[in-house]
Amino acid sequence: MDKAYDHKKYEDDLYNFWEKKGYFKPEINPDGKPYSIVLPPPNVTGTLHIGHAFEGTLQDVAIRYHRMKGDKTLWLPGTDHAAIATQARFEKELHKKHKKSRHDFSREKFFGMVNEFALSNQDRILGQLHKMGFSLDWDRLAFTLDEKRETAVRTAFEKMYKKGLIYRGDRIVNWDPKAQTTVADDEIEYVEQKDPFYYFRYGPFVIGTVRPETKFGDKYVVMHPADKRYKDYKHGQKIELEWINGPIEATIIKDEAADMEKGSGVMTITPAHSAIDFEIAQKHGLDIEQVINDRGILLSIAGEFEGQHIKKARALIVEKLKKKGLVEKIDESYVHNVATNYRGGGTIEPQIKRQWFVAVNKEFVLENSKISGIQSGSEVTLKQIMKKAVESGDVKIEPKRFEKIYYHWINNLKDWCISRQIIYGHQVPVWYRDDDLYVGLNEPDGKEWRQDTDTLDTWFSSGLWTFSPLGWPDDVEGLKTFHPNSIMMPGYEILFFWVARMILMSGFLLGEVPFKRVYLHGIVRDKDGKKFSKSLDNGIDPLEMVDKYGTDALRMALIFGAAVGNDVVFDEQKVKGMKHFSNKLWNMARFIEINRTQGSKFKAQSSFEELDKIAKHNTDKKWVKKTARLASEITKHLDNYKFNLAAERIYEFAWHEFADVYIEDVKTRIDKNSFVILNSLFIILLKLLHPFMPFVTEAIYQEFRKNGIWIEGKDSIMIEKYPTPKS
RNA sequence: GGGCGCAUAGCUCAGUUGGUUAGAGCGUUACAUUGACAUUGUAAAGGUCAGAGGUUCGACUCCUCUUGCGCCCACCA
Repeated sequence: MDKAYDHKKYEDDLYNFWEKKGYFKPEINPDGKPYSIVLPPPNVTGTLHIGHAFEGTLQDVAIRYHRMKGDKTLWLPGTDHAAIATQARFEKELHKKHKKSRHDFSREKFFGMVNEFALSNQDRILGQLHKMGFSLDWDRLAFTLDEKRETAVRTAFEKMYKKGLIYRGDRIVNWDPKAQTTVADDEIEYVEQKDPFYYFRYGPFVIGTVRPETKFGDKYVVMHPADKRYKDYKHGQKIELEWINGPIEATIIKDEAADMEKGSGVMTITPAHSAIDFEIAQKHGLDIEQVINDRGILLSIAGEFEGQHIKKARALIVEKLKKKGLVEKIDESYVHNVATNYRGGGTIEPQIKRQWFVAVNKEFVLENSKISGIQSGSEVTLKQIMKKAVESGDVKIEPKRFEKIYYHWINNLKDWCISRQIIYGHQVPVWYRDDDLYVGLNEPDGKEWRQDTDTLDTWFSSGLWTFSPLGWPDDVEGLKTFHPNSIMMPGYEILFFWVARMILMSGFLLGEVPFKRVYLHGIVRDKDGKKFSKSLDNGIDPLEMVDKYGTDALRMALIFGAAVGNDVVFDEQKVKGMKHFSNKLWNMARFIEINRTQGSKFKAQSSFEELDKIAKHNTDKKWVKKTARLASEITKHLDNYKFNLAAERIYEFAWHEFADVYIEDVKTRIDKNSFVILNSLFIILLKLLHPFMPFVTEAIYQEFRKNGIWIEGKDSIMIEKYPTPKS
């Protein structure tokens, strides 16, 4: 063996060896208890950052542990098409390199181009997953937008439509004029912004606004029914007043939605461009008039301002109102939150649009339910399914505090807008011909059917992710074995987007939960506690760390000190320290190799009981017991998903107990018997460590085999049996 | 406005049912060593476990309040 451990010499070869042997496949433990995880699919166009490395490592530790326990273990790889994000990135490049936009191409052509772009990026991601040593079953690689997933998506859509859970409606939605698409409520990010706040005279009232450009359509003035200041005004009363483009007739509306504490307690409403105003308008059956179009241009209702962009028009409108003496005052230091698209950053302009929705509060009959507390054939809503799945304990969320957050979210959930006006994604499987509408898997027979041009929210296909890669709806065998998944390990920031949607989809389509457990991990931050992001340019390429210190060192450093659900601070020093640990293990192995003449050829024992019998020295016996105790501690931690505690304990033991004390002790008195014990215990230690540090443990294992130190046993440590105190 | 979390050694953090001198990594200091170890080993310094009160025989751990950070949700006419 070389003097020091050189990770570059081993890692790639060992990974290829494992893969070729088929050791990542569940079939190596055909009779084991099923254990399954699906990889949260990374965005195809991105690169793996340190957070992915962390997330993947947690899963690989669980997977390798269960595989060694003898479970029929499946870890399913895949990537996500990330509709909006991918198309936006492509369009940016298209514009930069070729000065072209999506409108220069046919739909088919454009889709093909984006897809090609996406898939060309995919290789890089997959290469990174290999480098991290992740034991994924590559033969099952899936993509959220491949043919099989398309079938799954269309099947899901059709089933929901037939149950009346998917409907089309004209509703106020979050419109991103920049990306020209709808954005879901939870895809909105509020950004603090300072804007002038205007107080205008509106007849006898004073109203406040930051958005004068929306005010053309305001012909209703709303006040609280209990507001004494306005007790002389009656609901439905009409008043004449002078407004931007001349005299108008306004109607008084009394509604609790008006806050008496705020400003004058009176507001006008713009139903077409505000969600709350829209609700008020619907409640009272008021007229709804569009003022601003898709692109942020004022419509004819704006009179002389028609055709202007809202950004430019604002100042001009205020100027005109000033001249008319309708401006009461302007507060220049008003700070408020502006809704923006979290992917792309466009400012949201609420609009009324015809969109597809998933009804979360509509009752339907769930024929086949395996969810505790929901009877087959009973009437439920999707919301109830999502709630019950967690309440019943069928899905356990860890850390537990996130369950509260989950319930709170569910309780406030509104119908889910699933249609997007972009091209890249799953096209809505609905076809129209005159007044006919057809929903199904394929275009219906006959001529002149036109498919809906919208695509589905990327989370619609992600919601199917626990079972669509297993072959649903065509192949049920895989489902039987591996669904529900044993555990899901996403970051906590994705709880609503994804975890909740998977519970919804699985509950409705399969009548069961998607997974038994959710382990929410934290965000990896840099030394200053900042999130890694492209804009801050503080990103760390995992491959750089791997190259410098080795995959094992990176994996170990990420897990060390990372308690469930807590954020992790990434520190390169920690990785360096773990590289030293790899080297320490290597040198422990070298010590054994150098002393092998003492033991010549022998079969190392993996049974603690057997070792206890063989051991002659009391000190050796003591270390057999200590190691057995360690094994029971480690397995306990792993079973409870306390990976950090397991990693910390094993590190401490290997270095500061086994090496510093035991090896130092045995060094002076080594004989044939002690050698056998020492070597056997060391190999047990390697097995305990393997899920965390797969490469160095395997490298040593292979060196031992090659040098005749370890005669029997399997040809890879990764399929050896995980040490348990009883065996 | 509603909710949640965090506060432990210079830095980054562990500490799961309340029980003897509170731990690790990195960093700092001293000494040793070419040894299986691009070092490693031995040892040291460093903490009224944010503050105040309470429960208890006993609190870093449970309860209440205060302070300082961070996050989520809602909403801003």
